Amino acid sequence: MKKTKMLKKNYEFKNVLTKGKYYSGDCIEAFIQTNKNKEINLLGIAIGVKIAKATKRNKIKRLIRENYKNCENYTKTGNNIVFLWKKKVDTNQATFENIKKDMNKIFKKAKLFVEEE
RNA sequence: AGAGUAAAUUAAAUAGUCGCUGGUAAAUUCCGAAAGGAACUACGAGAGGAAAGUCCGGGCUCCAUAGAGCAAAGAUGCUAGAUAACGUCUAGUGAGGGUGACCUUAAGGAAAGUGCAACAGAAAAUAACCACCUGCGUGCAGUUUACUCUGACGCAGGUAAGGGUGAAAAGGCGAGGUAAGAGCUCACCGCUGUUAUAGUGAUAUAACAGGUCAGUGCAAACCCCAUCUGGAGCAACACCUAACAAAGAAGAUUAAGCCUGCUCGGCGCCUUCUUGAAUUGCGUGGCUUGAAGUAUAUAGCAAUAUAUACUCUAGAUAAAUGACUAUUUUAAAAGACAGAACCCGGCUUACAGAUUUACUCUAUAU
RNA sequence: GGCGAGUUAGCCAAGCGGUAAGGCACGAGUCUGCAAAACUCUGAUGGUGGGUCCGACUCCCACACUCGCCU
Repeated sequence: MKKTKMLKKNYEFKNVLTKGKYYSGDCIEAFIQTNKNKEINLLGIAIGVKIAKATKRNKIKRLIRENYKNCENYTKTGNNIVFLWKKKVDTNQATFENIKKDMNKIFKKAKLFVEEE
């Protein structure tokens, strides 16, 4: 397994959030932008301070990252992806299965799944 | 059985599969001149009682190796002890609350000085406005045998009993006493002081004395007294690397500067100050062995201290602990508060469920 | 992570141990044929909870929220 590389700098996040395309599920939102390096996907997770306290924010991050690992082998490369949590949704709904459904929705809309025969 | 008080513990466990962080070890592959770096494999490790708030105190780093005195600013404030230190803790004292177990308590000084006490009220602090009483006076009023009596007014004196207030009214209440009154005198209660006894001490108990007990309250108003405090903080600080633009002023032994002011003392000498410009990096160190933890013994009421033995127990940087399956515990459901960021000792705040120990009250039975 | 400042009516905002000034806006009334302007009136748990005090927006403590700074 390769490491999943992360977005780190503030300006990178701003680029993706302003110029990327917007997709939404029930709990999760995503911004996706094409990247110059075609072999790598860069992942970023940003959850606002006002949504919940630190433990819940950490748990949501972990769940999103775990789901992304499961999907990573079937996705196309060469994109920057930033996931956000919707403000109006309660943090108690952040379970593994809810996030799995949303991530499948988003990747189908964005047509990021590799078409397998 | 019900209701309650105090203290302490725990914060689900086990196995398997996939995945993450850093550590150790050997071999292989790739990059590189080398040092080394990356990938892969194995081993063992990997969030809390509050990690939180940042409210106090220390270590550590820089400012001089952080020194002396005065001032300013700030903190604490019953007693004794513990501690590296503390505004913390332990054991007591006083005051207040509770039937009780027990709980709460920033609790020095108002006789060093200044200030404040709105409204109401006679008066809010050197008491005396109304009032009560006595004496004298009046070409005053009424009255009488009579300056005889009463009243009014004026002057001189005595007193603090009474006066719809107010948070607070000049020790309380009763008796005697008096022209009227008053701790003026007395009994009881309170208050103050001295002595004795007990205690390391705060203080307690008892006896005696005190009526100038007529300087009321507020110090969480300024303040006084006692004790204490140099400043900034790991984004400190040191190093590597990238980028940029300089201009003005001052000083060089009559000495700039050294992070509150002044004085002394010290360091130190070609730089210092102001404005402007630049401010890059999956950078490196600081970064975890420490007033450390566990167990036992001894001293102490306790906080805690000492000795011996054993152990090494997170160090990330968009930030590591997750997901799935099975079993057990439970009546049922893995659920509360919550995520280390240099490290310790405390305080405060949030918190579902469960367990243990000691004790109190009420009711019933023996 | 560390350091610091603040919270008063819908908005802006003063003051201070003793009945919380004022302006804009909202509402009601006067005026007008109807409006505007003008005039009059109305509205406050002082972020929340405790303590000191006779009395707290003010003084002290704790908590909540908002904002700023660090090379």
